[in-house]
Amino acid sequence: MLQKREVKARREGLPDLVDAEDRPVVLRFAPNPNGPLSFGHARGLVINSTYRERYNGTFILRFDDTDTKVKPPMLEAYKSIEEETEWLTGRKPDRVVIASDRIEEYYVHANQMLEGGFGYVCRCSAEDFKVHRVGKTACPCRDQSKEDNIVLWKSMLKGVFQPGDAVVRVKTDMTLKNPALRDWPALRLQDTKAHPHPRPTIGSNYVVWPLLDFQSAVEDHLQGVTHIIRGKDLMDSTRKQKLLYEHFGWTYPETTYWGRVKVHEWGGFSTSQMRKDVEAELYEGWSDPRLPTLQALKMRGIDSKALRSFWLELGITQKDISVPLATLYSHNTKVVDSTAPRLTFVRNPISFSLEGDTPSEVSLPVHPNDASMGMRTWSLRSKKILLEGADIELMDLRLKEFADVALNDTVASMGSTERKDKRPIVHWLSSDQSRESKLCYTKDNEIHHVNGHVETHAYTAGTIVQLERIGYARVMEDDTLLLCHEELGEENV
RNA sequence: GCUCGUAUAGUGUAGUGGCCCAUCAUGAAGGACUCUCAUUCCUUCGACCCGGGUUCAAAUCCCGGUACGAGCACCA
Repeated sequence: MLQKREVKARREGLPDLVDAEDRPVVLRFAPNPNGPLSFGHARGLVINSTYRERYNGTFILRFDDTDTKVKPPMLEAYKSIEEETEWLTGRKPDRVVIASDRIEEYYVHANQMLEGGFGYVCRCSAEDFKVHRVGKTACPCRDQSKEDNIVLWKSMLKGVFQPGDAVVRVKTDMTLKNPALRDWPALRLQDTKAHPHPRPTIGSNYVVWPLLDFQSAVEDHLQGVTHIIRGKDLMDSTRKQKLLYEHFGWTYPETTYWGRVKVHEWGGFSTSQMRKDVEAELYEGWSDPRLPTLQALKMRGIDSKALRSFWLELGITQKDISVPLATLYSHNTKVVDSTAPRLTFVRNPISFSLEGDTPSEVSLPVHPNDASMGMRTWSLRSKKILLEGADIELMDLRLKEFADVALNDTVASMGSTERKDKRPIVHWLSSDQSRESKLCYTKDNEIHHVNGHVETHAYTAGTIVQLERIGYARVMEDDTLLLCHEELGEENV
């Protein structure tokens, strides 16, 4: 009774993997390096690498770079994907596999398939074959002898055929209920003279290339992958691959799927489209804060821990979901707040002269809840202070951590340094201790900025600070600030 | 068209026949604390797609419907 109650308690984290206790667990994440990783890729990285940690297994990063024309790989992406993987998962993958390095291996298996009589070289056009697939009929090539298939295969390798003239198919069953599974294509020809592979060691070396379903299936077996967790758009892929595994007499990995995710603010996004836009210079590179790439999120000050807990919270349901960025931001706030030093930024600053009995300096805590982060000390020698344009309509203010003032024209008369009434508290700057700066933020897919003064500081690029009364921001390479959670209301701009 | 899959509060999510007039988070509203519109804490709001069936008992199993999504590429 008591035990059953425990079973039904809310499950924390991901569900256990099926059949994972008595054998080493091998997982993989296999992106196409046709661009840097984006928000959606993070799911595969987070889920798979989290299971690696739980089962002390092996995590493989595999580059599925077998298409040189439709979604051609991007040379720089190999390196950036490895970096992004390490950033997000906290360590290097246990193994890195590049499909384009393993073409010969795939040829060996293609050859076995033809020798074994469960594959054939099909010379039908795509359109002609479609008729057979829909009509559940065998195409003329299906019944060729093994010998004929081997001869044709060798011709394919020699470059006798043009792309589209020949393809290697896996023999399944043309009467299968699911049309997607009927004699599916395993390898095809690519014109790598016109579309060379971007990796110099590969270039135009091969004309015969495996398709995803074949390459991935063979490679999963060769790498000893035990569990595949991937999007449900690949469900039919699994079914195709299982048919191939049966031919080879292999055991297919345990497979789990997740549904499609959209972000309210972004809608859908594809790497190919982003690549076009970046190359057309619609964006300032792949880390442009408007893009949903991991680089951009990092640039926006989203911590990798926040991204991890975000994806773990969504879990691996097969539901198609749409989440607001606010959810990600709330995770990020939890991660970032306790270590973000407080900093003052005054937007549209208006200068006032302090009058009255002013001290020569004032000290403020770096973090209100963590005294160990120390104090920041501002000189008040010039007696010039800056207040935010939006605040000065209020005549009686309290300068945060300092003193009451009454505003009159360009003069701020000192009042009590003790807090005596409920007058509004505003952030402010001593002009001795500030410099001009810019606060950038994204809104409606545009980058906006507000001019202002920032408290002088020595934080290096990449530091996440909290601008008091504004929000979290990242110190940028050019010394401006970028708002992390993009929620500046109209009235503040 | 064929095939496959999913359906729990605004958004996500837990729940695999009794513990469920349903979990947790987020969101919204209110409040406490606070020399930040931050953080933290408290309160409140709000859901099992519809219709049948099986069963003593259904969010949970079965059937049908509906909605949404995916695959049927010589893309990944």
